[in-house]
Amino acid sequence: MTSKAKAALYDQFALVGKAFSNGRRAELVDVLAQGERSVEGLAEQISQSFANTSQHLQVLARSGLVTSRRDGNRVLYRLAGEPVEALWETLRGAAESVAGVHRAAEDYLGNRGELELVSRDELARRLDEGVLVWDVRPVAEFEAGHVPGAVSVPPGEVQRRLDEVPDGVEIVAYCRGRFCVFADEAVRALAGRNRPARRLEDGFPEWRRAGLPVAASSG
Amino acid sequence: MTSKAKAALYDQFALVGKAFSNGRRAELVDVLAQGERSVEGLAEQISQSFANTSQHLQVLARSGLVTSRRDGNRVLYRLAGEPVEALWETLRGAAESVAGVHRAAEDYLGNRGELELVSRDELARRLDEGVLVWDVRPVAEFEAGHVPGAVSVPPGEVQRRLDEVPDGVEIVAYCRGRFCVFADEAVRALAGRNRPARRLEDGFPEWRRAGLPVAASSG
DNA sequence: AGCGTAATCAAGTATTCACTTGACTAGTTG
DNA sequence: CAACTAGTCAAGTGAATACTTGATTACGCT
Repeated sequence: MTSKAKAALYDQFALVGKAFSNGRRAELVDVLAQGERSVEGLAEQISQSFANTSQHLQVLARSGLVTSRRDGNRVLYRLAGEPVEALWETLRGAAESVAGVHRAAEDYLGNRGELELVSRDELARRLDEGVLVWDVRPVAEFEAGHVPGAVSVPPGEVQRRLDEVPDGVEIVAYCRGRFCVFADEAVRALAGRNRPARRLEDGFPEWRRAGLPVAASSG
Repeated sequence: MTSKAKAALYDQFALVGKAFSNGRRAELVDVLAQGERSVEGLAEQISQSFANTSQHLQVLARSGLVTSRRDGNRVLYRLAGEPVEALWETLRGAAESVAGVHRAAEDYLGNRGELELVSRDELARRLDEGVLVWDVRPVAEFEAGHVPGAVSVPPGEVQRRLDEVPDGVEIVAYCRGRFCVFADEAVRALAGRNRPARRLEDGFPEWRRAGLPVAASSG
């Protein structure tokens, strides 16, 4: 009996692991770490069908990692709490020490050697000192919460908005997290026009989790 | 192209999740968190066949969570590093906030309401003040590392050794971690004989990870 | 060399998983 | 009420998983 109960306990732990055992579900968690989203928005972000996305979300819900609520016509999903955010952060951290992640990250992100980083603390100190902060995430994520004073520059609009940056102002770009390309692309594009641009270490969820100030602009 | 590379990156993260997606592998990680072990020892601990255990270990190795080395005739496995220990700890923590774990834990561990805990700090302070520390794990795990001054009382021997405890000495028991039954059983058995017994919060890996002193006695 | 032990490999099977397609349900709007 | 939108459910298919059994390999001992 005891040995069965022991196995059952570890099976419960494994249920949490299972939730992260699929790449699409990992993507979902990463997007949900930015804030609450509808099924439709999530499906688009992870380039999957509606039905498939819904099913993945239900797997996550069954394992207790996400919760959902109805808002009129749509169903909004969100991460279940702080421990889940912490787990996702730790998991990515552990994955970094694994060979395959380095290769996959390099293929996706390119060489980041020349990208300069700004620490959260430095950015927090300089927020009201005329630094220009670009939030390079989809609008929905910006609206769910962002660094105070940041302007929303969705990934597709970076090129179009390079010229609106006044001379002599430093730009700090951020997006979803350490493995998010959008901020890299923005910094490279700005650097190509000789703008002093750096990238925030990690991304918005880490900023929020660090207890730093957050602004919201949803409707 | 980029979208494929993105999927590939998240697939790499999922590979780490996949390693934890099976109850037997979770058990293996939990045992390995105590220290290096042979395949044989691990197979026995998780009550699985030799071949199956070996295969699970190779899954863990492929995902980078464990490494192995040959020692003469046997192959010894160990966790790949600090980030992996941190991940396992965080995963269990997150799992605690999930409904199923509570039920499974209760079925396995019973009602822990009356079990008193000792914090790591308190035990560390009192180590040389005549407190008796019982390490209630299999001998192999004790030998791989234990709290200084602790005596090894393997799970099966608890009953036999209840009487060797001198009167008026407080006993602190510990085993693998928060979800390990052995220490609970020892404390209950000691309490049944009116010995002042408490349980260390969590277990040995958490003690080691907290940077507290560790003794080893292997040969 | 020959034997024993520790571990891995290979092949087979029942189960689970990821994704698709098409039907269905819950709310909202005209 | 019908028409529409957002989401879920159900069934099916090919691929991956977990475990078994029976070789096969690697090392140590005599």
